[in-house]
Amino acid sequence: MTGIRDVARAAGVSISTVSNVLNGKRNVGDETKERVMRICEELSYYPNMAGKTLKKGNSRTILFNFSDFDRSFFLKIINGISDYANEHDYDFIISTHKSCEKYMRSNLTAGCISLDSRMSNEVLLKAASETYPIVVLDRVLRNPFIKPIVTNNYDPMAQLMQRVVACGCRRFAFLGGPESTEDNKERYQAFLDVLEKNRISFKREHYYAGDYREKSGYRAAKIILLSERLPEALICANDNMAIGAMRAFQENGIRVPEDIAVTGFDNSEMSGVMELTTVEVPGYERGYLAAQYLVENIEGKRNVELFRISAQVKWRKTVAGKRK
Amino acid sequence: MTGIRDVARAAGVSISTVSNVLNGKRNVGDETKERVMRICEELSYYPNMAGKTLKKGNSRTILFNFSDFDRSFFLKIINGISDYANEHDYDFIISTHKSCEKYMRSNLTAGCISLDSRMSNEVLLKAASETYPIVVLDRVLRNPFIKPIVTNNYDPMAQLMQRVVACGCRRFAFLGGPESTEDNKERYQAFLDVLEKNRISFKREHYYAGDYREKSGYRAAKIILLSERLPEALICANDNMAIGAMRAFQENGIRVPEDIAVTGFDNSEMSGVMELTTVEVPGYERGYLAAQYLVENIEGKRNVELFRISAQVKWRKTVAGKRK
DNA sequence: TTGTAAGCGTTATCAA
DNA sequence: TTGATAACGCTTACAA
Repeated sequence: MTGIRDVARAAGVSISTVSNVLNGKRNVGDETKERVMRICEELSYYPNMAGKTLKKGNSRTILFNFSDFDRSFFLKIINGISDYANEHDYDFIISTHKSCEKYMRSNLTAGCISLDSRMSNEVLLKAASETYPIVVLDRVLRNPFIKPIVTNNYDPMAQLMQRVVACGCRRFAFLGGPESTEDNKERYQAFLDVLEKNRISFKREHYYAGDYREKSGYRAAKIILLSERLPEALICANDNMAIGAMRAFQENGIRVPEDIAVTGFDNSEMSGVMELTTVEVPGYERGYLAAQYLVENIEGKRNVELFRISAQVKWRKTVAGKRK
Repeated sequence: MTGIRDVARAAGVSISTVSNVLNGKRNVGDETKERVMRICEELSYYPNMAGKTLKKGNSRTILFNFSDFDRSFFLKIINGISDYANEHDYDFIISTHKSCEKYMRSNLTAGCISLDSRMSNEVLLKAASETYPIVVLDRVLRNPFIKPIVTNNYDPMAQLMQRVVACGCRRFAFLGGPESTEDNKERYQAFLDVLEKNRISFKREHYYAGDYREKSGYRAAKIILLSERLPEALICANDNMAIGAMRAFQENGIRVPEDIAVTGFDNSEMSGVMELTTVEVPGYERGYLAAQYLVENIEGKRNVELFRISAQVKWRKTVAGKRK
């Protein structure tokens, strides 16, 4: 690998001059500058990041951490972060779980955005510091150097539920996600609260546990199909599960929404195709915003207040207008 | 940031001893080892990658490069790479376009897998070397240090076409992707060849140009709908466009497959839901395989022969069994 | 078993 | 306008 000394030698100057040219310092003669540039090109020299980072003690690189490969909104988030980073002259790398800590704890990256349920609070708390801000998505974690950005799950879920109730549904089932996650809890709580407000009773036996994957929705629906009497509405904590459930219903000749109403959460690509009533959590914007806050924190504009992103109900066709 | 010297000082040993402990060298006393470990824990010391990489001149890190955020099979590929890397004790990072070259040209990464149409051949050729192997996906690039892995588009598309012909279709339209891409060319060629073999004529005016996005399929279908006589089958170069087209047909009361057969390519998540006949390109496996070849090349087992992944026809419901 | 010291590729300070 | 040199955090001969 050709290094700065090779360039210096070929150009007949010292390495500090080469460094100065490359970093746009103005204390170098035009003629020299040009020669050095030409040599760099000729030798196809590329500065070594490790050396640079080591010396400077920091870098303009954002790290994004995730590890769920089943949910396509991650690509949208990545897209948002990537755009913001590009616009603001930051580099951007992504790490899946395992390697992540290494990149947080060296100064190869200047800050991290994490949306990874497999990442422990402990690791995040340890990594965050005065010189290493972190933005966490969909997780509430209070620390002077960590900014949480969470989706407001409660309000849109309550709106959605209220309207399903207004459509005449009285017998509900709920299909939940991983019980430990904040977003699942909020969505379920909104569900319960709206029922209570409308004096509709709900027995815990009509809560079905899933894991946000389509299969778990499919399985839950199969179980629901065994009931003597189908619920009038199945409220799901995310789209994947709702779609799995719809597939099971379809296979068994149960019509949606005529026989049962179904709702999801996420506004995934597929939810559009399936005309599933759901809640839209803006992906690209979320990524962009996270990057923006991270960079501001990196650059000293400290702001770690909890930020709530609002989500919108997407009313589509899996809930019938007016029921008998 | 606490460094190796801090640990050394606290433990009352030299930095080389700390280094030896951390790297599992056996030339260090049990008592010392234990003390050092404890101190590392206490100070929550984490080795600095920049220093390490700089000194060692290499790293066990795989780089993946992509920049298309619309196609969800990327997550599957990432999943495959991630798993292989984990299993073989490699770190794994992802870079979108811009930053990529920096990571290729420092020794922060030991090799790269690229699936990015925006990445130029030139950059790849420059980065590849004896000590930096590259695996390119869906691009044919011959170089002693670059292994191309391409999908065999031709054979499965020919199979699919043959069967559509066998179903009785005679009037075809083709909806193509970006004309410059190899995969689009191959898919189209297979289409043409099967028609010719079956002595079915095809006029270029029934080729519609798209860009692999759903919208372009929707638009093309709108144009097709203006024809006096609908084609019997619309063969699309990928699923996204096929789905866009189906949506347009649906909106206009055209039934699939009764009024027109439609096929795609990719076996995207949505194609399953829409029961679209398509070709499955295995995503996870492709990523896993790419990582495997990359690591083997990194570890000196040079192999840069072109590798063809075979894809499978997924026969579903958007082509009717036997036509009038 | 442990410590000393050189050096990886940069940048920054200071002197020329 | 340029160059010599120390330092960044680490690994690795080699010496003790």
